[in-house]
Amino acid sequence: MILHRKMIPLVTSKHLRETMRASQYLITTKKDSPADAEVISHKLMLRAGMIRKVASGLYSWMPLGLRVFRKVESIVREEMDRSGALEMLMPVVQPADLWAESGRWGQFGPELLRIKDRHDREFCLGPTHEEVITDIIRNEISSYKQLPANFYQIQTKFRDERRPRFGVMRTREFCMKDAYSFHSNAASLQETYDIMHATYSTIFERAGLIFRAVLADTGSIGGSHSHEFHVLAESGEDAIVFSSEGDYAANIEKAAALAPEGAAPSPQLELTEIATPGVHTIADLCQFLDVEPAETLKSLIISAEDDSGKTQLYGLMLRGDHELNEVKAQEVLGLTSKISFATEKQIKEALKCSPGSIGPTNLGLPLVVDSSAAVLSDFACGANHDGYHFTGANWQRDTGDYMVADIRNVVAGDASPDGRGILEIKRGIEVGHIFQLGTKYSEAMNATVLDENGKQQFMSMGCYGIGVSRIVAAAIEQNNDENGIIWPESIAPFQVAIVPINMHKSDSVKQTCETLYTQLTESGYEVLFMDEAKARLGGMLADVELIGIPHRIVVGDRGLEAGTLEYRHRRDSENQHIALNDIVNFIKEHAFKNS
RNA sequence: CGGGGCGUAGCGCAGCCUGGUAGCGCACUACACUGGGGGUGUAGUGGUCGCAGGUUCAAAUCCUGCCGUCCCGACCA
Repeated sequence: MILHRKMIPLVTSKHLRETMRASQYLITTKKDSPADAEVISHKLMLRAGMIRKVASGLYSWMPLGLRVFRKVESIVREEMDRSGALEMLMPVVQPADLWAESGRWGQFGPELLRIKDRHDREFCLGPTHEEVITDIIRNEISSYKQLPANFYQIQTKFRDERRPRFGVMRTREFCMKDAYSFHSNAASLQETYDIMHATYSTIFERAGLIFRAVLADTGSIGGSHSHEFHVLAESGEDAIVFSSEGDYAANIEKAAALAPEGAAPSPQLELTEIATPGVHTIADLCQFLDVEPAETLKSLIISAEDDSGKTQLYGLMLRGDHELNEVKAQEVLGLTSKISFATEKQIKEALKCSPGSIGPTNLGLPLVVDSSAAVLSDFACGANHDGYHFTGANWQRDTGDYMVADIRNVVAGDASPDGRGILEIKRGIEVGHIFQLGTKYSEAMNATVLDENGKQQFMSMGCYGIGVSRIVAAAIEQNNDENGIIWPESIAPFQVAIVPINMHKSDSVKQTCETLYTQLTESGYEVLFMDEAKARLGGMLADVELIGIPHRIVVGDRGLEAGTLEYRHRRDSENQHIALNDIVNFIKEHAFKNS
């Protein structure tokens, strides 16, 4: 790009680009969506010309898309400011030393993009900013009197995702609002946490999203108490769980499965080994024995590093119809490192049999039994002997010592942990996450203040994230039809579109449009004027609908002869005829004004 | 990282099996007609067929390796 070296002598308004005229804008809509787009928001964002891919997980925001992005950003900024948080801006590139201090340089894994500068010093691209902010605050704040304090930024993050997907929904480079609060006591942290909870709710409401706050696992960020904010959508990557009667809502990672009441019935059958050639899965076994999955036992072998860094295998036992919850299992086993399924090779070496024939009898590994599986009796399971299974297996009589715990994912229909109704499962897109970190980072990085008694104490911390770019995609997932996007008014790139018919032939159409454009613009609306002289009606309407502009005014000679214009909301299927003199007031009554 | 698919014009695709001329639709340019829901016609622009080797007189096509990319599984705003 060449910068103009000469001063431009005089710029009159006539020469300024009128950026809301289609003829001066860049509208790059497409009929076909690129073959690699899978979810609706990705397809529509590409078709509407909002974003363009640069590489996997890296997107450019085109002028149209950026307008929406900025709207979301403004809502987030306004509400954060209103909450009392202070905006600042930290660097994307962060020194390795800080990450070494918190211990995360080693923990974070390949998601952290590590780079070296010309002096061979190590840095990373910031995936989050706990280290940087804690470093700043430990130097800047030294008294409890300066607390609580909450700082935020809206900034580009980089996470080298193993699998970027769904367009702007899961990218490697993305925009996040991240906030970090500091406190001298737990009550103060809880107070700010509650304020952030309320602030987030306001933000997502203002953005026109249907969302739910749910209990969440804290993951690699660490900390204790945590909520996620999910936009409800079929394409969501997370399963979220609701109580049918009460307020309980949680991510499935976190949702507790209540232990069944009572103990396992006494054994009735003898333990019998039977040949089960070709039976490897629960489905195979059920068909072979003609039993239900809930009468069988699913045996999983997982592999994890213990505290000394040694790889250890564990046997996890679930009812045949249940699925392992890895977060719970990791917690139950008291492991700090992530667990993974043992490979076929590991299993064969340790157990001398294949994954399809494992069972709890004489397994020789630490055993955790899910509480639903622990009340089974006379069940079918693998015999730890290739090609054989047991029937009539029973706990204690046929197994060694084991631990009983909740290690499964809840399923729809389970009793709600709050005792009110049953659980339902829906899909959600995580757009926000708030955590109470406690003193995890302040202890690691020695961030202290003096308290009332002049004693040093570690600050408590909270952190609060919102995926700004992800909100744009989530809004589309929730608001679209076969013709394209239907923007919530508060984040629409333009509120109103003016579509002329045969403007190049009709002075009255042209004049009416120009006047209307000026009036609406001066009234504070963002108006997209489809002013290209020879554009065809069909194409313009298709574009306006694809782009998702909420209010559309069509101006044609036919209407003008009767003194009317045609108005249609993006969600309507019929036109309304509005008198020419009333149209500005009509828009004022019906359209959202951005400023 | 494991499993699978795909790389041919800006986008969507055909051609590959059976080696020999690179093709279609959309978009784009020009002109004409048309003009109330992606119109019609004529004439055009645009591709080292992902990259590198190999086989062959000859490779988009066959072989090998690499790269990119997407989807499905384990992570996260």
